Amino acid sequence: MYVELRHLRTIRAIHQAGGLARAADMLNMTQSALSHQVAGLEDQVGMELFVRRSKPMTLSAAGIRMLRAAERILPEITALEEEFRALKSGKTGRLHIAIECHACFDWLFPVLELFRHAWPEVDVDIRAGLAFDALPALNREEVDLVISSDPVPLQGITFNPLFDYHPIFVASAQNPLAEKAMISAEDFRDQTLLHYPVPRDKLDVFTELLAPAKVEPRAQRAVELTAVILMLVGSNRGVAVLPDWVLRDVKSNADYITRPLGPGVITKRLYAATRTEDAAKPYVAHFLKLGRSEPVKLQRS
Amino acid sequence: MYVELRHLRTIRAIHQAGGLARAADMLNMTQSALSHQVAGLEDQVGMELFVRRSKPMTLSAAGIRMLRAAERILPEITALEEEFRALKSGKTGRLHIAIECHACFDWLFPVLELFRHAWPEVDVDIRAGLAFDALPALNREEVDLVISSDPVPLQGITFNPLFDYHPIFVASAQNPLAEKAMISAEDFRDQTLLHYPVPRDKLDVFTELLAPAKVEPRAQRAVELTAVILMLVGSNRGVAVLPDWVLRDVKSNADYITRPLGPGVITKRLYAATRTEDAAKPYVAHFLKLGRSEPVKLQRS
DNA sequence: ATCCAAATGTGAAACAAATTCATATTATTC
DNA sequence: GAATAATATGAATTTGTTTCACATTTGGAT
Repeated sequence: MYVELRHLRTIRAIHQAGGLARAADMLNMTQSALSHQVAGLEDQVGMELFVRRSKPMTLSAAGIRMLRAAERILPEITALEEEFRALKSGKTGRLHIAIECHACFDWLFPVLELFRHAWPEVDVDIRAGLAFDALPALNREEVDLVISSDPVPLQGITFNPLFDYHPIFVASAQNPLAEKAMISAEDFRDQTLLHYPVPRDKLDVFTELLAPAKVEPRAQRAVELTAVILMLVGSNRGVAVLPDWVLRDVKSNADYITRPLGPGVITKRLYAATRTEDAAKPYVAHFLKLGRSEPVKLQRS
Repeated sequence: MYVELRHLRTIRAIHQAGGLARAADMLNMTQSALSHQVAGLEDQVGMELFVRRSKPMTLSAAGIRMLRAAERILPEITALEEEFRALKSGKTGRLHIAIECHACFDWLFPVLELFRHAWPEVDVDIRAGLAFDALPALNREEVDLVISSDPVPLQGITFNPLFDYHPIFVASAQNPLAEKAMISAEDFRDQTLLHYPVPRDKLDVFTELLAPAKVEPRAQRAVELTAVILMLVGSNRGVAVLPDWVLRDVKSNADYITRPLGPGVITKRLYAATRTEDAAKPYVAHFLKLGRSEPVKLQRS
């Protein structure tokens, strides 16, 4: 047996129209076509769906059962079509975000909070799991946006700049380095460096400072959460380098000192990588706009 | 946009099979056919449902939405098909019963109670509304079985005999007619006759006794419920003629007397009229069997 | 009854759509 | 960078729908 939606629409139309001829009008086809179709369906089902002893024809017991099914199923199809109309018009969509940068939670949450209210129909999610190779996932459309600080020229991927930040040194006020106005690579030799549990080439301290100077810190420790890193720094169990926006609270705290890295000023830029086609979508564009303006406000406050 | 079930099945199959080629196998068609179909669907929907940058192809965000819809809708179709398989095998069906005879509630309820347990999948109902022309409704398939005591030869309708009964006279023990061993038409001349609110030709007293004898009772009163008729009879506000099975409780009650009608013994037969094709259906056959045996047990008890 | 009008059914032809075949193109893997 | 696996494409074919023209059936009116 092979029921098709066409059949359900027919059953419903004949019931509503109260007859085959009117139903044919309703469905924009000839009465004959409908007659053939009904005959075909009844043949498939192996039983009569309509009573022909009366004219106009009416549903039989079996036909009424199929009508019930049609009345359950057809609205779902309508809903599906509605959903796709919305998808196409750009009012709805998906924005699954992967972050390569741990500290980004800090500004991403407030941004998403704003976004969520503006685009309630867009399915938002943060995927922390695939922090490593997020860009391929972007290509496979497993994810729609990747927050990253090192753009790679890649076919079909656009790196939309968000904002600049400075990696800042943070240590306990008890730490001898508190004496220095600026921290250089050499200063790390006898420090314990706290950092996020990601490969070195994703950590600003290494890529921007230690690797070029070929300096190794005395010890390292990988810590998952920003709050825990700050706690450990506070009790002088290590030092860290974090983006400036993370340290806004700490700057006014006497337990901590923050210092620029040197000799040169290190400036990094954060990007939101998207598929090139997606960047034009209204909700993606809006997210990018929020991602450019909101974190800057946070940095200042 | 015109989504068809075929499309939903395809989306689901490609997802399950993890690729177009395997899905084609699963659906018993060539890989090429599926490729064309997907292309057609994407054209209809106006957006890409799959990611081709990776091989095997996988669902895009929009494709995942359609998959969700498919997973809602396709089971409903399966359920519909399952329901019709059951309908065809005769395990399920509809048995809407019309009764021309008011007093039939008395034995019909116990019978339906038994039936309901034996055929839980059959949709049972009693339609009291169209007591008048129930036979045309049978033909129009508005109803599937009519309980009637006068068979009419009718195209496509079979009258299946159920059981015989005798219309019995019932009156108050206070009524003068209590003296008589048998009641004849003449005895009604100075009585108030209580009967159901239906046309005369559906009432045994008239068709079998009073009409042939051209006798009119002194007064008549139409009463809906059997229990009310018996109450009125008990308080000697009238007399009635009811089928024997209704009077089984009253026979042992000193307030009432029951008497045969005369001069000849009046025997009537109850029938269950069905569409000829339906009589062979297993559940209808079972109902008829119950309708032949159970009321007889009731009459005896 | 008998006829009329309305409603539905039927068969052949026209039309539209889906499927296949053969082959090209495009990813992925080693 | 072959070799392989997966998908795409175009023309031909097959399958399924729709139309047209007319037959049949039913319900109601005379």
